[in-house]
Amino acid sequence: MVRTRFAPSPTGHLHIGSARTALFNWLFSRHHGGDFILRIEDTDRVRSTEESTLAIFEALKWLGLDWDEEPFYQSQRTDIYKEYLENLLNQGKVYRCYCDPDELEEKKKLAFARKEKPKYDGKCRELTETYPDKPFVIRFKSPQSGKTEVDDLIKGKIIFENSELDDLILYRRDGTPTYNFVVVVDDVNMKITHIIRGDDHVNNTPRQILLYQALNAPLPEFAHMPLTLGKDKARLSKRHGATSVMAYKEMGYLPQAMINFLVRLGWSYGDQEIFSMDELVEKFSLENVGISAGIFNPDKLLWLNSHYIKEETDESLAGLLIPFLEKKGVKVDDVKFLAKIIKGFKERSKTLDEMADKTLFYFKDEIEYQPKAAKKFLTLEIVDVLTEVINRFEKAEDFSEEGIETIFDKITSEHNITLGQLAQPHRVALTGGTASPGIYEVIANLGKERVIKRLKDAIIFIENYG
RNA sequence: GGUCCCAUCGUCUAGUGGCCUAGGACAUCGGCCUCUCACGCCGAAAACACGGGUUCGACUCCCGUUGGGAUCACCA
Repeated sequence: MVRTRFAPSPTGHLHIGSARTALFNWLFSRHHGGDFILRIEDTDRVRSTEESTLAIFEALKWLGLDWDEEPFYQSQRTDIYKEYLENLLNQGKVYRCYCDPDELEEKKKLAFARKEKPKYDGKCRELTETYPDKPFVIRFKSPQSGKTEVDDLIKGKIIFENSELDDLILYRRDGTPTYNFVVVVDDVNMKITHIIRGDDHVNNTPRQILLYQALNAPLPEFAHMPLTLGKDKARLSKRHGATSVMAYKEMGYLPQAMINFLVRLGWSYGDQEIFSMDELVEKFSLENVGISAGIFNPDKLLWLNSHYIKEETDESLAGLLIPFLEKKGVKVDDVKFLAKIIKGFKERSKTLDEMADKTLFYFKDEIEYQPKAAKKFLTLEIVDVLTEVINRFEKAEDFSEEGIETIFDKITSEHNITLGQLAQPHRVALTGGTASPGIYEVIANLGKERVIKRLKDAIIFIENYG
């Protein structure tokens, strides 16, 4: 039974890179019909917040990554860690270290200055006496010779010299356990079979393997995925723009687009670009994960988003669009109408936010003309035509797109003008600008009453300013 | 600096020794379509970091150089 886990520390929003790690774990588990466990690594009590925990849940749900069992919280598992520590204590595999942290810090700096690797010197390693009144940390008695091999599912075999590793601290002087210890204990205790995580953990892996061995626990499989970098090839961070998954939701991205983008960053399946979630579960494998780091490419995400917007139904898009419209001051009370007008914007919008902006003219009482557009198309010469259109519209019984087209056809031939010459002034009068969905569609959706009012408003505008 | 990892178009990538005159996608640039803007379609430009080997034959294997990244906490 495959069991993977996603173990974020709740110190902020869900980062794009973390989401990708979660996705790969989730896909691997689901592909193998296994479990996907969520573990909140909140041992850093000052930086961890419940708000962040909730934000992480929300982001995972938005992405469609569901987890099995209740989430685990490391802060509630101190007894378990103690138990495992006892085990090590009894075996004599750990020891108390009374070294002064400031002194250690000094030594480290010195080592760096001498261009040597800063390593704990093992001063307390063979200490036999104990000092009950002195503060201490608990260190792992790491083997000083030999090699530790990591058989990485993505990177292949990586060999470390044990002499490179120092005696890492398992418990701090305040009596709380450290990361490398709790991770191993939890992964053992939760029977995690595959540890899929970021590249930045490879150097932790030999120490963790040594801990597994000390605990006499079976070793899981390791798979280290390449990191996501920013445009300047540095680790993706805020300076590269939004890094929070939910920020993308707020900018009008669809979760399918995010998933599809994230998975293709490092994973491929021949030349295929578009994958549904079901397809991913079916096709995902670690063998097809690349080994080199990838750069976050916002343009590709945007393209994927426009693709999924086109795939979405008008009705569901309408539902998704409402919050974006409300943010812009539009109260939507007719969702049917919204779904109807959306048709014209699906192929014109790359995000929901952009779509909301474009639909705005439908909801306005007064149209504000873009100065350039008004100057070019709302001119004195067009007033006669506009007036005639109003007359025809008033008498029109068929106000469907076809009916409107018939009227426009008549006018263009009678006045010997092109459709462009007729449509553009209408577009400006009706929408305020020169770009919109098809003019018949806009007129039909707006309805006779609003169209006539806007055309009349335009004539008044021309007479005053034209 | 030590250790570890990585290296195909600007970017994501296909490529697992001959199928490569290196394929696809995004972005870019042209054209077509057209009531505008888009969409769509067609086309162009664009890469195997470098140097040695191994081999009848290297993008593919090995070594080195260069470049990039990660990590070296009583953070996770």
